[in-house]
Amino acid sequence: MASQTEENYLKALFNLANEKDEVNISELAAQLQVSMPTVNSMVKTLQKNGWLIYEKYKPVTLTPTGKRDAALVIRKHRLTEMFLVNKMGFGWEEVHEIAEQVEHIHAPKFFERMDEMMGFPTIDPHGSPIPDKQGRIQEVNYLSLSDCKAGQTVILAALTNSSSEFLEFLNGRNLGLGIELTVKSKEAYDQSIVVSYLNHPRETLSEKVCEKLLVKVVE
Amino acid sequence: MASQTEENYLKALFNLANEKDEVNISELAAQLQVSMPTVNSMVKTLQKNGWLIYEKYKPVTLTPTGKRDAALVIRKHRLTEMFLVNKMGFGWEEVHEIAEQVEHIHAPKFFERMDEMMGFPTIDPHGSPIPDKQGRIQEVNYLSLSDCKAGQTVILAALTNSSSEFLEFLNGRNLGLGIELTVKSKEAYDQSIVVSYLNHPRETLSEKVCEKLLVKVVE
DNA sequence: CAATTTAATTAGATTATTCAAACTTTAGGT
DNA sequence: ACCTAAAGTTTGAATAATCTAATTAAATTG
Repeated sequence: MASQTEENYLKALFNLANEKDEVNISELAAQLQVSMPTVNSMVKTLQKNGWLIYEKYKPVTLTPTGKRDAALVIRKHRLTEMFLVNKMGFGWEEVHEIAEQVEHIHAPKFFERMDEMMGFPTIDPHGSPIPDKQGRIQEVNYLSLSDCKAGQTVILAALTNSSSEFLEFLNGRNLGLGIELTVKSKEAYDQSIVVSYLNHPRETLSEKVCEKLLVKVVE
Repeated sequence: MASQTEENYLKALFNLANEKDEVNISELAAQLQVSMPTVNSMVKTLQKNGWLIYEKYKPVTLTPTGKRDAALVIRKHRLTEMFLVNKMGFGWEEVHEIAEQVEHIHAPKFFERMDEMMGFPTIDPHGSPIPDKQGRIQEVNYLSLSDCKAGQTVILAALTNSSSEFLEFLNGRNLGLGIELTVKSKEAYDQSIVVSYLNHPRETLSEKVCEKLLVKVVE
């Protein structure tokens, strides 16, 4: 069974492995805020336990077992975040810290019960998918708001970044998942977008913000 | 801030320190299932951090800070057990294991919220008192069922032991906290007691069981 | 009180996780 | 092809938590 540290490495690996499936030692070190030698030695341990493939001077790759176990940690994290928001009344900006700790609890019944109480949710409070009990993750392809054109109407479905500062920014403008936004105009100069929603007839969002907002186009 | 290991030592110390307030190294080792040398070295660390008083070859004593911090860990444990039973539908026999892990989470808001959701309970699912936010514990003096006399009517208020085997035993006889029991007779030979309650007109409880049942005499 | 049993301590190691410093490889340029 | 800069590795060490074996102090008991 994975230690807390190992679970954190698996999670980081999973989150860093996009397209190419490969992760550099330095990327991992940066993500986990530890030195490269630390990662180097831990990576050897993770390989010994069958979670990843590693060759000297090469980036590392998770094995199928590694991917599954990583997804199961992410499952615990996201179920916890959803539980904290839906069943315990926390704001979406304050759940990450708590979930970072709760995700390391080894008690399947605990998470099963959360899942059941919430009616088996498929996304967490930030719109990220919750892997299933087998560690399978159903990927959904959203569009970034920064790729939308004037006139389009979209629904805010997920965020690519959920730092509490960003969440506070959204809270301050009453922006939450599920909200319908209409793109009023897009500024060619700085790529900022003016949207209208609820009782906000004109809100300007910078490119930096728009990039992080994932939306679904309304038919 | 206490590590998980340190929190476990504090908790064990608190639970072992009755009457005399003193705890032997060997008792601690037995309780925590580690060797005496391990306890010996950890005790030095705990002293260095101000949680206890230690002198070579003497039993150890918690400092006021140690007592408070121990009580705060026990608070997290008991609030969690109560939450699991009352808000998540677990049986009282299955919550200890989970609470042993959840108690180490460092997130005051998480436990405050549990507390609030349950209406600030003062006892856990086994009748043990929940220390307050300052680590103060209000002790209640119950009577053991083994000290009751024939004819007395009492209410089952708490348990001195909550091993899952014992809890299963009680479940099997529909015995739970709050149940009113009438002592029908007491066998002088083996100290066993015959009680009646709910739809159980005659249930014989051994001395071993009676000792662990704490009751309140009905006026 | 001396002998023995029990409790506690010290010494020396081990495993997990981490680091800084020094060294080596790989990857880009020129 | 050669040279540097970046990335990665090795070495050696530190800390936390644990152990076994050996030793010593304290308690018990005839």
